[in-house]
Amino acid sequence: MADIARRTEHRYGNRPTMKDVAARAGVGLKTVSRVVNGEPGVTPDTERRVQEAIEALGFRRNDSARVLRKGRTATVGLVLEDLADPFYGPLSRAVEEVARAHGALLINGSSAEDPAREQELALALCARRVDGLIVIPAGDDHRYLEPEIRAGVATVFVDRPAGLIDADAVLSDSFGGARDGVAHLIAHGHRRIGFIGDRPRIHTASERLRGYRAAMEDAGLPVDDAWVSPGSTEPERVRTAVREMLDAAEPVTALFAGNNRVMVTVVRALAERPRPVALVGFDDMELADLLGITVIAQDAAALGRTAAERLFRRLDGVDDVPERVVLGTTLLARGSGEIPPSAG
Amino acid sequence: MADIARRTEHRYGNRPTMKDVAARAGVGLKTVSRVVNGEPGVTPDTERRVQEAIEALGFRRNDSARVLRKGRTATVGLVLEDLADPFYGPLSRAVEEVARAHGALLINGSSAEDPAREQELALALCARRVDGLIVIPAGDDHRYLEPEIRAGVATVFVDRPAGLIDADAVLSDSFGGARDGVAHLIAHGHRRIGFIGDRPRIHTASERLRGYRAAMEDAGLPVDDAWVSPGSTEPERVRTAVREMLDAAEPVTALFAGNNRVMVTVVRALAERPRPVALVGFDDMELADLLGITVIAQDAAALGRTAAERLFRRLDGVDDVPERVVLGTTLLARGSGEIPPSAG
DNA sequence: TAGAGCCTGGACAACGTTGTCACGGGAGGG
DNA sequence: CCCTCCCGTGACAACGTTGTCCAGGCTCTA
Repeated sequence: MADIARRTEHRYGNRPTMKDVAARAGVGLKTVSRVVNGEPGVTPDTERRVQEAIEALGFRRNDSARVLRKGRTATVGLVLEDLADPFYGPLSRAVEEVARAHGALLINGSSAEDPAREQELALALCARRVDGLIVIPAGDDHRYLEPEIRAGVATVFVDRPAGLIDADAVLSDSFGGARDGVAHLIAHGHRRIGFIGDRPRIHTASERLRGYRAAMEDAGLPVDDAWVSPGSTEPERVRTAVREMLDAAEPVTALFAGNNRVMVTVVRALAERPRPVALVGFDDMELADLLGITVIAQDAAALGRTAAERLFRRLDGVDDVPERVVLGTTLLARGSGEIPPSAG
Repeated sequence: MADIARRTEHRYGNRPTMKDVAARAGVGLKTVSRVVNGEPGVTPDTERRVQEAIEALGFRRNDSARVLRKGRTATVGLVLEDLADPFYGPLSRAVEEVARAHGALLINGSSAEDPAREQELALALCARRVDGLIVIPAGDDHRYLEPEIRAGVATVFVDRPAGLIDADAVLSDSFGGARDGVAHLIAHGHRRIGFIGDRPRIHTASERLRGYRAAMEDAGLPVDDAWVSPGSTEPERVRTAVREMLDAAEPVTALFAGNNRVMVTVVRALAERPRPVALVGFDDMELADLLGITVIAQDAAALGRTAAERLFRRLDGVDDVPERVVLGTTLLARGSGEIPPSAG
C-alpha cells in the first residue's frame, strides 16, 4: 500500500523506469539500458522481449538522469535579444540547424535588451549545465560568465563582442558597412547626411556611428551635431529626429538608418513627406526590396552558423585562443539610396 | 592520485558540488542545500560562511540533479515549424514571456515542416521531461504523443489542431478570415477571384480554401478550377500560378494569397506586371502597410500567449476537458484589396 | 572430456541534489 | 533543578540512469 501511495503521488505521473521494464521483460536493469542505447552484447531474443516491454509500458528514457550520470547534456543555450526581431529569426534558425547536425538541442530565451535579464538567463542556462552558450549581448560586462567559462562552458558571442572578458565573438562589419553606406550616399552627391542610430552603449551602434563619421571625413565633409541622433529605437524619438533634420534651416538631403527598427520608422516617416529623401539602412528586411530601400545587408544566417560551428568546434575539444571573426556586409542598391539631393 | 585523476577527467570540468561547498564551509551537505534554496532554519552566521564558500568556489547548483530529484523541470518545449518565418517570431516571444512569468525556461526547435522531424523533436523534449509541450503541428497524426500526455506532459497545439488525438488547440479563424477577405474583394466588384494557398493537408490551408469557396458561394459566384491553386509555397510554383491565372482567356481580376509566404511571392510577381491586380493576403507582415497590401491579420502574439496560459493552467492542476480556442482575425484595408476589377 | 576463452546478463556504485528523520543543545516552564 | 519542547544541523536514502566488474554457461580445441 505504501508502494501504491508512492507511485500515485509520484511526480512524473506514473512514468515507467528501466527497472519496471526490466521486471516486465524478466531481465536485468543493465540489459534494458543496453537495448535502449543500442549497445552490443544482447541476444536478439532478449532484445525483442525488452522492446516489447518498452512498447507495452510506454517507457521513455529519462534524459535528466542520463545527463546527471554522463555529464554532457547535448544542449546548447542561445541568449538573444528579442525573438520577435526579424533579424534574429534566421540567426536562431541557423544555430538550431548546426546544433541539430551535432545532435544537440537548443534552449533559448530573450533578454529583452536588459543586461540583468541577460545575466539571469545565461546563468540559468549554466545551471542546467548546457554544454555551450551563444550570447547576443545586451549588457557590456560579461565577467559574470568567467567562472562558467573556466568550468568548461563553451561560449561564443554573436553580433556584439563580450564586455570585459576575452571570448570568441562573431560579428558583422558594422564600421565598414556603415562607412560604405554613407560613402554610397556621398557618391550620389549628398553633402549633408543625417545619422539615426541606437544607443551608443551598444557596440554595433557606436561602430556604425564611427563608420558614418569616417565616411564623411574621408570625403572631407563636416558633420553637424544636429545631423547625428544616437538614442533609442523608440518610434516617437526617431520620428522627431527625422522631422528636425529635414525641417532645419539647412536640412539634410539623405539619411542613414542605423538598424532595421530605425529604418522601418524612418521609412514610415518619409512616406508622409512630399519630397523624396535619400535613405540607406543597416539590415535587410523582407519586402524591403519591393519598397526600393537601399540597405547594407548582413548575413544573419551566416552569423549564426559561424558562431554555432565555432561553439561545437570547442566542444569537440579544439582549444585555440578566443578569436573575433568579422563577416562582411553587402550594399544592396534598390533606389532609395540613389536619389540625388533635392535642391536645398 | 586516483582521486586527482577522477576529478581531472570529470565531465563538468571541475565544477564544485554542494559537498565541496559544505567541506569548505565546515558544515553539512544539507545546510548548503538549505542556503542555496533559501530555506529557513539557518543561522545568519552559518549562512554567511556558506555564502562565502559558494563565492570562493564559484559554485552553481546543478539543475540536472535537482530535476532528477524533484521531478519538475520548470521547462516547457516549443515545437514550431520554422524559426525564420516572421509569423512565429512574435508567437514564440509571447510563449516565452508567459513561461518567464511562471519561472520556466523554453526549449525550442523547428520541424522544418517535416512530420518525422516534428515527432523526433517532440519526443526528444519529452525525454528531457519538459513539464509541458506547445506544438505547431507539421504532421497530421499525433497519436505518438498519447503515452506522453497520459504520463502527464501538458500539451497544447497552436495554429493547427492535433491530428487523431483529443487535445487542447488554439487557432486563428482561418475559415472566417479567408471568407471575409474574399467577401471584401467581391464587395469591391470582383467576380473572378484566384486563390493561391499551401498544401491542403495543412489544416489552416484547407480551412482558408474552404473560406474562399464559402464566400464565393455566398455571393452566388461560380468557382473555376483554374482559379484555385493549392500546393506548396515554393516561389516558382506560385509565380506560375499567378501567370496562368492572369494570362488566361478569362483572367481573374483579384487574388487571395493563403499565407504570408505566398503573399510575398505574389506581390513580387504582381510588381512586374503593368496592370494593377487586387490582392488580399492572409497574415500581416512588417512593411506590408507601406506597400499598401490589404491583409487578414491574425494576432500571432495572442495565439502564443493564449496557448501558453492554457498550458500553465494545466500545469497548475486545472484538469478540464481538451478544448479548441479560436481567435478572430482582422481585415486591414490598405489599398491592394480595394482595387476595382480592370476591364477584362 | 577437460580446460580455456568468449559472450550474455546482472549486481552494484556513482552522478549531485532534495526529503525525511533523528540528534544535540539551549530556552522556558513546572 | 529537571523535564519538555523547539530550533539548528547533519546523516541517509532516493531520484533513474550508466560504467565497472564479475559470474555463469556456452563453444572450441587439445
